[in-house]
Amino acid sequence: MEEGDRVNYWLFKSEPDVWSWDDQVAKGAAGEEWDGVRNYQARNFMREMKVGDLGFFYHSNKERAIVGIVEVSAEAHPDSTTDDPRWECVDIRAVEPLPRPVTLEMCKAEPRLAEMVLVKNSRLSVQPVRPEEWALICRMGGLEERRSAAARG
DNA sequence: GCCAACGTTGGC
DNA sequence: GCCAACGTTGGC
Repeated sequence: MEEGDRVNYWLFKSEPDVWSWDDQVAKGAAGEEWDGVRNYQARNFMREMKVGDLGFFYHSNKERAIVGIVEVSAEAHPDSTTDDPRWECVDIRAVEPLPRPVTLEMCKAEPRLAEMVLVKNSRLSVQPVRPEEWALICRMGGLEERRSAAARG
């Protein structure tokens, strides 16, 4: 990745009963389509993603926690689960789990995360994460801030 | 299991 | 193009 070609950060929500972190890990380095999104805002964010962008993997519903880090492995392409040409998705692959999951409760209790989309708009399933939010949550989860494999060179 | 928040649909 | 009705998501 070229100097100045900034890595962007995202968050992907999933109901663990439907598609869990373990399911994602099982797909290995090839990754898997983040399909099934039927929301324009979420789709538009996926269209902005580039290979090497990083994301948090969030378990919604019962668990309500960020559990791992993923990397975009393919840019937006038609969603194979529908013939409707409006819907596109990226592919993502698991990078590593968070040593300590960061719960929604922890995010809500942290003033520096008050503006986070996860905190402010609970309905959006694919969302951007600010670099400072990314770094903070990585630390809260017991990780040094991650850079993409491409950015490390 | 309830319901608030939000997005989408469709009648006008 | 407005907005009421409806469906869905996801926190609680």
